[in-house]
Amino acid sequence: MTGKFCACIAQSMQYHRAPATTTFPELFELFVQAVLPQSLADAAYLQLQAMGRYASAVAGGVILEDGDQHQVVFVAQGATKLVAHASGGREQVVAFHFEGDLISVSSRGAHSYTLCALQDCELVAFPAEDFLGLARSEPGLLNEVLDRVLTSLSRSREKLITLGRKTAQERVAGFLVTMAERIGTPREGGCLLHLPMSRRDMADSLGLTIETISRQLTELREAGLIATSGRSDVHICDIAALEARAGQLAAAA
Amino acid sequence: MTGKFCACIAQSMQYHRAPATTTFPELFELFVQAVLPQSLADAAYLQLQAMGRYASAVAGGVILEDGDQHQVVFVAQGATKLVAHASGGREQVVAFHFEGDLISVSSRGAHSYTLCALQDCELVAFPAEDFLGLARSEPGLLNEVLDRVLTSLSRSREKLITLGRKTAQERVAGFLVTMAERIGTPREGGCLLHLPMSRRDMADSLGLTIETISRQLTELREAGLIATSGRSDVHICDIAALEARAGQLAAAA
DNA sequence: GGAGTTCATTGACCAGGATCAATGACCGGC
DNA sequence: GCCGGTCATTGATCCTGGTCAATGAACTCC
Repeated sequence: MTGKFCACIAQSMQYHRAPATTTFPELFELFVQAVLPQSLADAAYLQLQAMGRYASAVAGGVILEDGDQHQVVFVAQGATKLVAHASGGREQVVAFHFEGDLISVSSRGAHSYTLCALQDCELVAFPAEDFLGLARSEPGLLNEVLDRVLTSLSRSREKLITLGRKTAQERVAGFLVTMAERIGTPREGGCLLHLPMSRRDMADSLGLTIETISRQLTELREAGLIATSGRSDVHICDIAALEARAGQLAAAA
Repeated sequence: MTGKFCACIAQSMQYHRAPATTTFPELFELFVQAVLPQSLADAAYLQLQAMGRYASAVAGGVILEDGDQHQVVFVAQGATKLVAHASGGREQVVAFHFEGDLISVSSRGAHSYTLCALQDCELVAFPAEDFLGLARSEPGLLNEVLDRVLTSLSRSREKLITLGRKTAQERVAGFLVTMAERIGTPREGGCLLHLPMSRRDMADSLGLTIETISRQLTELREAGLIATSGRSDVHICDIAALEARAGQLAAAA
């Protein structure tokens, strides 16, 4: 699962995209390519096209809030965070999403959630009930959805280990490794990372403070494992060493 | 210290289970009642019956390990924990399961998982591929599975908030509230709770140490919110107050 | 390209929970 | 019922990461 990155994933990172001149059919086509099974019946395809709505959000904007109709959202372009709100203004980023991801926020718990855009985003949104209703009669689609939800569950559980049992250094190193796998670009034996999220987002994702994030990044930089440039560019020089710090630091025994 | 509160909880709790004389058909029937949709075709029913295997585990025993064939497991009786292993012997309990729950462990991450019995368990296990393959042609079943996976995802995300942003007191109070909802018995305006897990399991679930769990329980007891008896019986006297402590303690501002 | 604002870094200090250590309760086996 | 091991509780101390505060870098807007 770790080790050899990106080659397949990286849609060469363009820094700050052109204004959204994309049309709905173009976005929908991206959705079709990324999500729909080959086998899908034409009728279902048309139904999906009819129920899908184009949506866009500027960086920092809210895409979905707690009271909203339950939606299934496809990220055609951009990046988002799913934030849970605890009392006292505390926030926990529960997941990040990037191009090609399918998001379903089913809030059955005691906390409220908000889906926010990290960058300018282009999205296709479906009313969840209609979407799943259709999927119910299209096993191929339902299966694809199940698979993606299982991936989300798996990611969420990996995050539980991080938040429950890892040190600040392990969390930050692990975060960089995960991001490298998801949105990194191979470069000179290392990996180039353009992080779409702020230090605060990282902190809220890792259960730390921005100060601790900053200190840990400094430490990794001084250890020669990463190099930084500006606020959001990170060059990972030694991925193996970073992976070691992500899980083994306190291993010793 | 604990002694004086014992009076609150009479010895009304039955200490457990008759030996497992249950037959596979009986267990399978429980599975059918709990999981299968009404609409399921007879053929599918028979196929499920054929692929399901009876399994049992004694308290503390391992049900599934990392290297095992990927299974879907139905808990007919007993309780289980799903544990993730981090380096240095650190463990994180990722989920608890009780009677009627359906478990799917799809480990796509960097850590290994073990499914363990907390009590003597009776289970029905299906090879995941066969099960999902059948479900693919039975939308009703696939939909039920999706629904349960979404519930797992939701629980996992609620847990992320707990581990990322809550204090020890909030975690323990929240844990008791959640357990009360899942396995509590209403009693005298409060709720009686027989916890099948040890302090260590609670600690590994909440990202704390057993000492901290113990101190927090003591504090809640001294505040009159709970009464304890023995190692595993807890009487929740004031659920509302406990809920308040679960989320609002640091609210103030 | 300079001013202003937001965001990140660094430092000093503090506290919540971990760790280490000892005692005590619970429960299972005879 | 007593004995032994395991598990839970309590106390003393330590340390990681949080908090508060100040400086500095980076991006935005004209």
